[in-house]
Amino acid sequence: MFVKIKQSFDFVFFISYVCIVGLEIVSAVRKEMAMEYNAKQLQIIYVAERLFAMKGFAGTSVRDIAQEADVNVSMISYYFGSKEKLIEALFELRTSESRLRIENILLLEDLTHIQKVYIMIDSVLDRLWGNQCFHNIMMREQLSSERTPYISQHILELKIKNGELMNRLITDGQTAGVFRKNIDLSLMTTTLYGTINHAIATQEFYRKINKLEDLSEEEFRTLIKRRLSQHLKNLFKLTVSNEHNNQ
Amino acid sequence: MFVKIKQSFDFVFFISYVCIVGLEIVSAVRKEMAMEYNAKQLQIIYVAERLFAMKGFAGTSVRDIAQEADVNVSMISYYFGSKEKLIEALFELRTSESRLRIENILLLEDLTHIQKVYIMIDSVLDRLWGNQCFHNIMMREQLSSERTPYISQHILELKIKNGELMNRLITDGQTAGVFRKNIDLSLMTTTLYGTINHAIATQEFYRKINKLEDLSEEEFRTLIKRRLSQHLKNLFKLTVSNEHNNQ
DNA sequence: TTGAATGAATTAAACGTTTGTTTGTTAAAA
DNA sequence: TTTTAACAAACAAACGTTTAATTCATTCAA
Repeated sequence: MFVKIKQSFDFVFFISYVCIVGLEIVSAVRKEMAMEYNAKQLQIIYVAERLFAMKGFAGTSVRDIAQEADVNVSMISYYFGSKEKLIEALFELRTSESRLRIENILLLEDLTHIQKVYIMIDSVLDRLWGNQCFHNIMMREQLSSERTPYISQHILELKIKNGELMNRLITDGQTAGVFRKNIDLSLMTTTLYGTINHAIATQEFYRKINKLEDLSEEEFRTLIKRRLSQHLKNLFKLTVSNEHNNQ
Repeated sequence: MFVKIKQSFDFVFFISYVCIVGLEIVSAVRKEMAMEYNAKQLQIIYVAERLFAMKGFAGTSVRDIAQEADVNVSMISYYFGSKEKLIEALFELRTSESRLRIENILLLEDLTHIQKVYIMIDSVLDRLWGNQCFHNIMMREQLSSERTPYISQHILELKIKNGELMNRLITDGQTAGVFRKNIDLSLMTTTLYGTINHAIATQEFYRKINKLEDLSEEEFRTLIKRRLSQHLKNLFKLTVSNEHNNQ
């Protein structure tokens, strides 16, 4: 069983790196891959994700997970081998989901360069905002220096992948003459991800300070997401656009 | 011993909230407070800070701390009462250090509004960059929802305090007519802290991607700090300044 | 349609460590 | 003498993991 899962993932990995594949293949692979986990396994993974995000990896015991997922403690070792392998499975699942979603933006036509950047911003925002638990875990793991080489590798992959897209979008605009030349791409990426991550981490504070407590959870989420989107687009437009001069 | 420390902190707290005090009083209080901890206690606190930043609170055992600090395990309970109280002592120490540093910026004269904002940016940058370990821990604790009400309280205080300063700086510029009216202050703060925090968390990646591996640790730190400062000042200038119109 | 056989799923209990903390004791300082 | 600092040892609880037994579902010959 385990061997099969690993093989399947290496297969996905291989495809995503060697060639560009159409979306139909992507979703097919994803579906096939997700099918490797039965309902109980996915239940364990999702519960673990929520608890890891809340209390950290070391702060969450396998008994906590088992209790919340309503399974016996030994099932975690039985299904995943170990607690460490469980979080690795979580990373495999989540990163493979978004591994290829990025490519599409570059293929879009009939859009200005700044519009493509806007779409990228919303894409990143949707992804982080829709997977808050997982990205909490990712942030934590980024802070833990070199604890888990396996997971660090996944994070590094994602960063490079996202960085490449950003790079393409900006340099395209630069060669077209509508974007400024001297842009620190890395720092723009840092601002994009840093702002969203920090907004997620401090959203309750934002809610309190802006007196939005009477909004429902859903209303608040859409409100802050819209404001964040506008804020980031504004930041990027002002920074990369060639219209205004900024030393 | 503990009671005395607590009293001292409540005293600091009281002063900082009720009235504005001169710098001489501040440093005097800080010195008195720091003196409450002997060399061995401080050694434990600093080692704990480094390890908590590296491996997280739950991921660090008291034996790890004791070994690195070269003291007996039982000394931690002896001096601080518990592991939980140890991290609380760390938060008391670090937050009280920077609790009153903020006020000074508002008192500065002969500076334009944007210059004051620049000084604030550098001030925040210096503080976060100079206490990376501590702010790693703070970021982690921000992610842990409601685990430690005592520490959450400290973080909340800092956020409010910093938010108030930012608020004052911007509204001063707005009434003077040099800053735009419709600024989402919270999101600007989010971008400021988010960018710096994310830059700290991913600095090794920045180093690798920008091919700066041959720089020494010190050279790299000053370089990225200077770039960050410039980047953030640029962001703020473009965003708050009234010169350019941005919908 | 039966019924033993096979293998996977599930369980309670136990495993050996590691955890944070306490104890009792000794050495030094006040 | 009394207090404080430091230590090794021991403590119970919690940890991740394994074991062994049991239930469940599926298969396949009778």
